[in-house]
Amino acid sequence: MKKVGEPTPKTRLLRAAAALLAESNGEPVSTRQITQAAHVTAPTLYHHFGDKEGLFDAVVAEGFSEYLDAERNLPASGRPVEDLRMHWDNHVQFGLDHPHLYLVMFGNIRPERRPSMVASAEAFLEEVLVRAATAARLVVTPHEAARSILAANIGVTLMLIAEPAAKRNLELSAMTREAVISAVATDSEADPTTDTEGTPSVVVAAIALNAALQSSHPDQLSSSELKLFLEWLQRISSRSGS
Amino acid sequence: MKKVGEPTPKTRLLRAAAALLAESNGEPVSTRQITQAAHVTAPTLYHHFGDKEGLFDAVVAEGFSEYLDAERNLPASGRPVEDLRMHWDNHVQFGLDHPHLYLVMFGNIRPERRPSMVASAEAFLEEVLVRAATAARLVVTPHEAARSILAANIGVTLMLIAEPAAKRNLELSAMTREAVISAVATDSEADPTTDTEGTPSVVVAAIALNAALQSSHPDQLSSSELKLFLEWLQRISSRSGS
DNA sequence: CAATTCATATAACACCGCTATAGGTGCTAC
DNA sequence: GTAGCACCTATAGCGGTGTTATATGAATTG
Repeated sequence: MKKVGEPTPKTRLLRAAAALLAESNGEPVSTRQITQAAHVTAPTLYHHFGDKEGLFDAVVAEGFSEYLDAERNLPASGRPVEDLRMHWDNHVQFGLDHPHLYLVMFGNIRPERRPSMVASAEAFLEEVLVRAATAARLVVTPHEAARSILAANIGVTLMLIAEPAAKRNLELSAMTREAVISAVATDSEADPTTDTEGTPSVVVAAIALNAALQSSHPDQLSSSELKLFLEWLQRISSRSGS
Repeated sequence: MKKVGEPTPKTRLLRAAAALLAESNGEPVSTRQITQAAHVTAPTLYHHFGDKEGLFDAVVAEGFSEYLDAERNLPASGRPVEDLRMHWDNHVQFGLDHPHLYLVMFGNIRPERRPSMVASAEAFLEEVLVRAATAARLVVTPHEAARSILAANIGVTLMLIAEPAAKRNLELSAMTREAVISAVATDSEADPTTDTEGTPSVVVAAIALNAALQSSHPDQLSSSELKLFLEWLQRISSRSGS
């Protein structure tokens, strides 16, 4: 009756569910939509997955293992702190690539039925941090550090997902990343005043001076001089704009 | 037929919805439960709120305004950075006090239909940060700082909600809070650089920028511009002559 | 007192997740 | 070959959900 070249109904269900979840903009996806898209009737869904939640758990598990595989295959550079940055960015990117999947994974957490993958992500992050710890770069226990970083990472990703793609400002991610990492690990590799990729201290100092000048205008410069001075200051402060 | 001492059906619906949402452990609450608990039939719900989502929006808005009121009524100590800490902790506490409400507010965010209260929270945080900025404690723009802090704050709160109340470790909150705040504002307690009236440390900021420029020359200014810029900076730094 | 507007109720629709039951399929055993 | 036997799928339907067309009552207004 049916062509046998097609994949098994189980995988068809999985793919249909994943596709519909990705397309349908956050609105719930019905089992009838899924079964219809998979050319299958309801009982086969419940035979294979027992539950609607079971199906979505499977979808999420698949997407999550894809994410974890990508994480594990990232090249482990010699510098653990640099690895930390890389994994942070990878996490954010995964969230932006699969927003609805991500929301199911990390957004809809219910207290008692906590998704196991969050724990997995935490464990993996902890691995990376253990490496940082053995390199004597860590300032707190890897467990605490992992939780703190992951919490901030999730928060940033959720916030980025929540706003329209056009207005997304990845600066938020980089900034928070540097904040959390620097509080947890000493990035003693480079001199802080030279170029770390985050926010060089020139920019920091310029912004501070800019803010200071808002409430107190120095009398050492004429108004025309001050105008030009502020303009240059602004230029220095907004290095990120490029 | 009914006692009239009771509040109007509209508020009864609101209270019933809020109560059921707080009790029912994350599972969805049906309109029938709500209307039955409010001793009301379905059409009155839709007459007053138009939608189930409209009802929950109202519930959320009420809870949120309660939260915002609490925030605004927090005493504004003289030290803006300390205020920042206080508001962070208050945010976390609100999430732990009303976990399901909080999840509806910040967890289930859908990209297109972003809850307005998130924006409100951001705006309020920005207010606090503007105060910190005028006190020259800020190192980035208040807007960016507010987004970064709020993102981390939400992430931490979600993570704390997601785990059993017994195992909750508020250290995670404090640690991440300090990380994000210290990355965004300088917490100089003694504050020897500001005058009593609040004129911030123009001189110190200028000196800092001057020092930073010694090791890293920005490419936003031409060499001739930079020469003049440094000269002016020098002049500002040596205010003593006035 | 009549008319209009607001607020609530009756009854029903279309859809949802889910399942009791039954019917096919392919396999091994005789 | 065919009987038995797991396995997988389909038919049809149950109870529950969000929602609404329609109607009724209460209150306000002319």
